[in-house]
Amino acid sequence: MTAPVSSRDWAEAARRVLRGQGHRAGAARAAVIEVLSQADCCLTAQEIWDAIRGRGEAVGIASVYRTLDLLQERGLVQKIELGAGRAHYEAIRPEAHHHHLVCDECGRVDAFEDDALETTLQRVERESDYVVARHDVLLRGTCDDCRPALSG
Amino acid sequence: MTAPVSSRDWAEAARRVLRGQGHRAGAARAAVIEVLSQADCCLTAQEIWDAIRGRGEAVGIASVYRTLDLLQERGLVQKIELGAGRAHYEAIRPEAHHHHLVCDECGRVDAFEDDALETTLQRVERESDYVVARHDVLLRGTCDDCRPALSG
DNA sequence: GTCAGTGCAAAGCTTTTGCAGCGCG
DNA sequence: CGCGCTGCAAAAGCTTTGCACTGAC
Repeated sequence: MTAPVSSRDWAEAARRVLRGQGHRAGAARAAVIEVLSQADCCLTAQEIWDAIRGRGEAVGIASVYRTLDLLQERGLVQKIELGAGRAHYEAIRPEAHHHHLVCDECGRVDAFEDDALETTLQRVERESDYVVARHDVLLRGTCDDCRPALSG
Repeated sequence: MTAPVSSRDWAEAARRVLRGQGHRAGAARAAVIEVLSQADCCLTAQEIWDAIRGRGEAVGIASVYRTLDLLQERGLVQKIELGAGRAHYEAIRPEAHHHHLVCDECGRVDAFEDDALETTLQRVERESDYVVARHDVLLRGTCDDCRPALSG
């Protein structure tokens, strides 16, 4: 539940980038940035919207999507498709690059990071015919909470 | 465009598995299996539907989705979310395990395989708290067709 | 004062579901 | 000849878009 040290930094960087490109800071946009900066892991648009309303503010879901699009275009936010029919979004913090584990049973999502994996991916990307801008690794299976329920 | 040698094998295996579980072989189901078995890489439900109609048959899109669900539950087909708002599906052939490169510019999808990457992933999966059933690696960027257009 | 940002509601898409009829085994 | 499979059409989400109004700068 505790946000990483860089939470504030990301929010400020995001605001700086947008302002630097002539964008104004409306209430909806500010709220989305705030929620994303404090999130541990990826959130759906719906979850972001709920979090904003939980803070006592009322914004339109459309503005949440518009802000997410804007942040994604600027490379500040990553859109992740976990396969449940709705996209997840999370702040991009290069110093906290990670990937995701998804539980097929309960939908739980956990993050993991692995330096050797990154190194291997970098080589694969270099050897490909693409100029690779980013990558996602998704591991799907059963989390430790759901495993006992299945076997017993 | 040429289907791999194992094309026929996969289709037959799929039919055998379904029949073995008491499923019947209707026209729609047979057509989906046929198209998937001949596909080089992942296809959307829409593309599968178009391919079937291109073969002169007329099936309902709902049956395409129902067949894909069924095959996925049986571990015969993998559903892949490439982030374009619609899912892609492809036959699972263990001997041809691979991952995907997606071009942000034109949407082109290419496959790649890398043994070292698989080895690394297996270790990461083992070290995780999940029982990992499968994994997806998605590299996003610009393909070699689109790169020249961007720089020049 | 301007015009980007916002909220609401309607539209758009993919995917799912209900249901009556067909046809495989 | 029963019940699973199918097609059609409607429904269900998630996401996007149109439009008039608000408010940031």
